[in-house]
Amino acid sequence: MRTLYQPSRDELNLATVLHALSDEIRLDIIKSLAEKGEQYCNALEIQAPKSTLSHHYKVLRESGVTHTRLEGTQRFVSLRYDDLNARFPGLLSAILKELGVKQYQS
Amino acid sequence: MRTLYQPSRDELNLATVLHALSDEIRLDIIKSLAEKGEQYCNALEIQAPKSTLSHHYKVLRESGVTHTRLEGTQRFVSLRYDDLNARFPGLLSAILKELGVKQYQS
DNA sequence: TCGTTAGTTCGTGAATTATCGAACAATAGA
DNA sequence: TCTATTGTTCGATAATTCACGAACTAACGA
Repeated sequence: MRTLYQPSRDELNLATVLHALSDEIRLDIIKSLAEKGEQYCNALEIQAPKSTLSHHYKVLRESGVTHTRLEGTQRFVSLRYDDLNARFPGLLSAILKELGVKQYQS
Repeated sequence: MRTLYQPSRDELNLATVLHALSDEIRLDIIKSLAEKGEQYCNALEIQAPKSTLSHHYKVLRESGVTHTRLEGTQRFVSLRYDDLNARFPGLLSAILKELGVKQYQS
């Protein structure tokens, strides 16, 4: 894929974001990203086939929960913490707290 | 139905709750409940066939987002504000804010 | 007891989502 | 240029979810 669709801050939709976050695997990804900061996909060590992971990364990216940056053969993924916090104040913090994330790593 | 399944506070699961909240119709219901307080189903005036609404009420109830109380032929539905706030502090407030709810009505 | 009201359940079809192997594309390095 | 690495896309299947008419259940009031 050449261009990655990523919605702007204004385009973030609550139902879409909540849906993206309503899956255990995707919550695992979010937790890792919050704890480790920006990572390339493989570094997250989520236990699942890569095509399955790719699907979940896509759902997260297209909902606007994560940002993906291309660098070489890798895709660096990060939480759109500021955008989410601006658009839905308190939402992400509440979720990270439940996931047991002590300190958000930018 | 004789007994309504409603999870206890401890049983609330983040992914399940987020999924229940990731639908526009159900967000409408939540908004109405937050603004008007406990209501019987019909009073919410959500535009959809009753069997469809019944489905959405069930999803909300079984996820633990709402509580249902039987009284005569009516089912009074309310937001489990305290339980949600205890289990996932800040989550519901963030969502109600995005829905444009000024003042939560208990 | 007979309507009426309120809401569930059933059954079915449509739509969406999830899973994952296999083939593919792009880049980096030897 | 060959190869290894990273991750996407395709395609097929399974599972879940949604939608909604029709039939049903329970309680209330006349």
